[in-house]
Amino acid sequence: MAKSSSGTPSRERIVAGAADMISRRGLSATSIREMAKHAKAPLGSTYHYFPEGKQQLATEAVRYTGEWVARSLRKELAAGPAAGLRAFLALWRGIVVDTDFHAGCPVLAVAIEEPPADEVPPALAAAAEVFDQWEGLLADSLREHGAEAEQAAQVATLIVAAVEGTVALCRAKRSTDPLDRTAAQLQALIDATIKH
Amino acid sequence: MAKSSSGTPSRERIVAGAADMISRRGLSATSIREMAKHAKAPLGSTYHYFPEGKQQLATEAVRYTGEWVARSLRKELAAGPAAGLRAFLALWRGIVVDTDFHAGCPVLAVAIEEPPADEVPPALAAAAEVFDQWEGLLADSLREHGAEAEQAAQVATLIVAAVEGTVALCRAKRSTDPLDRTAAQLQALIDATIKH
DNA sequence: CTCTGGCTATAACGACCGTCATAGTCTAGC
DNA sequence: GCTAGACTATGACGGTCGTTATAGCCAGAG
Repeated sequence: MAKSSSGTPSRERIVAGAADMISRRGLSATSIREMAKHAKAPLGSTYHYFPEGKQQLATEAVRYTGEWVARSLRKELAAGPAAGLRAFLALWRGIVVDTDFHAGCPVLAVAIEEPPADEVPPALAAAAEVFDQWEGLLADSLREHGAEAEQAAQVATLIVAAVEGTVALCRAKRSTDPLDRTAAQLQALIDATIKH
Repeated sequence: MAKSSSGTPSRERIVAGAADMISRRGLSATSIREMAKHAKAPLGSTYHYFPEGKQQLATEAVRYTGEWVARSLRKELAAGPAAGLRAFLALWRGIVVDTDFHAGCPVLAVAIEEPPADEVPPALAAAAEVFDQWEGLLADSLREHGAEAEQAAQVATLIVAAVEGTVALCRAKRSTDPLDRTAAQLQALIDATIKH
């Protein structure tokens, strides 16, 4: 994965590793001990770098993934919404295939963990922000290419939701066929949206 | 939830309760002890009814949910694909809203849990079958209403994936707005698919 | 050299996990 | 009444969990 510019290398290794493990097993099934071991860091270091514990680590992992995807999205959307969609799809396809259908999206994994009663954990709030960010990038690009505002927002939400769902379908079926089918339909939808 | 016709009432209560808990917290974050307590059944009973342990219980919970949704889908699809989509969306909206954004789809929750190396746990296989079943019902209905076969399959996959993803988005944002946006686009897509 | 502060090593805390074993209770059929 | 078999009650097993505490290392500043 791409390297950010701030923070101790060891600290960032932990965050990136946490994102990877959460994308495979989900948040509550991933222990801090395993995250530390996966990043070849001592357990004590995780509580040194992330004094608020697991929640803080999960929050940073979500934001890390969010920014990583947003960066790719921003770059490819310069060539238009269709190119952005292709990049978005290729990115997730790469993760699913490279891990032999073992990994998916850590943001989705965090989003579907039940929060404690009447409380919103920071990691869940971060997941919501990341989804908003991705939708915003797509919607802006659609509008810039002639789509009406509400149409753009609807299509952007559909793209993010559909891709997230499709990744899950691919993992269950151990096949990339769902990704192919979703890609074809979303591609056509974008064409129809910006042409009208 | 609807009642099936087979099995001890107590056994079914455990399965239905397990499905509910998995849809909130995910599989690995849900303990057998909690499932038993939630169904007001003794812990020993779970191992009496489900001698293969947690995996078997999870598998049955996935199939139970799959059949419950499929039943609703079959019934409403009799009035056409658009009606089926409306029912599918309303069903998930009900779950999300009734639980104050705490529950989602147990099938998705099971689908994104990492399987052990080179092995496919029965619960994951069941999730794949359930997704196939839902897609099949939708695709059949689309074809019956004039859609070409490949188009029908693509749209059916998109619907299932998009709705699953949208439910996750709603949970993260604690809002049903994503469901509204997705609904509008999918509705239009069905209209365009069966008209052409 | 000493000293400071970032980082690590190690052990422990109570709590919960999946699973199993055993003994007990209850009901249906004879 | 009695016995068989379905179900329950209880407790234990080794293991892992999140988190904290404490002591140690080791670079760089003075």
